Amino acid sequence: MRNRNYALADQLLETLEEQGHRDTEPRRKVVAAIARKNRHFTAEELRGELPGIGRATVYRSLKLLVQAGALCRVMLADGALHYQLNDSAHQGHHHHLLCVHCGESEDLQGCDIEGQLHSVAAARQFQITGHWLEVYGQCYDCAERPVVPA
Amino acid sequence: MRNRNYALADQLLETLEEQGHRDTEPRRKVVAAIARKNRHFTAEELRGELPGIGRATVYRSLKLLVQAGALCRVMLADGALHYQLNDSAHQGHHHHLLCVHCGESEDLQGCDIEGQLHSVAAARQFQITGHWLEVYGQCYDCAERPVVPA
DNA sequence: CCGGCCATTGATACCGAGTATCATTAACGG
DNA sequence: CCGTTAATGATACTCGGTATCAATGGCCGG
Repeated sequence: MRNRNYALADQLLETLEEQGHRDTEPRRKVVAAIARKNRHFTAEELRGELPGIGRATVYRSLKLLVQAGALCRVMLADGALHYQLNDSAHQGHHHHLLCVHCGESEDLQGCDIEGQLHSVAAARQFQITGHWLEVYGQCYDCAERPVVPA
Repeated sequence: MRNRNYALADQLLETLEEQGHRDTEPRRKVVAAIARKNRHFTAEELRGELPGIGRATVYRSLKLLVQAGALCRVMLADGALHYQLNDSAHQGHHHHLLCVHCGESEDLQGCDIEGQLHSVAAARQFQITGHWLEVYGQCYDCAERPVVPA
């Protein structure tokens, strides 16, 4: 696990370097903290794990990683904005099935929303250029193990 | 137009009263300002039009109206959160086609996203309870009248 | 019509998520 | 090793929103 995290952190740093960004100490620490995450997280949560690193630096790093496609921003059901590591397989446009119980998120790709939207929009002569979709619900585990009334 | 706005404002107030909320002077002013809007707007924009009314009051009123279903929150392509009056016809769950040029928004109802999502999610044993969707693009007018290179 | 209860107000302060500024530091290419 | 230039971090600011709390005023019952 630790190895995987190190590898992931290195991979993220590499991604940034490929975009022409420098390999700095603070950046390494931010990236390492992100690589340790196995769930989506908020900016402040991350910052809390990085005392001694400037607020701006944390936010700047998040921004760069989002731009690079390594992180994506997910909107939770309550409106809170979280960040989530992108599976290296799903770097492109995709959506999430977010479990409101455990916070797990599954990537959704086999869904032709684009196509459906286009046909609906065509009838109104509206040209779609993009969309934003989040799906909320319960994952298999949480549905099987419902909250037991104490 | 003025009549329609007055009527709309009264209707909004009535909606709030039905939910057990009082008919107060500040509330009337907030609601009147909202009724004057023909586009989505931000909380701060609204507040700017209501000098002398407390910040908290404006935000509280917005919240109540959203809860009552009279307003909905729309997320713009740039991530900015706006509020939009709900057509009395579309009070329920619906989505928007948002024109990134002129800011117009059209309601989308004839779209079976729910159904499609359910079938995709079923395969993964994920139980969908809700979703959030915004669609961005160009409305007919803006597509016809593209930005002319000066 | 009046009095009181209690919702509402608005000032203030706080929070989270960012961004702008800017002097200082440090990466890295030559 | 040195200079350019990106990056840092402190500070302050914005925007959207909530918590607190004393003061006000709507409204209902008598």
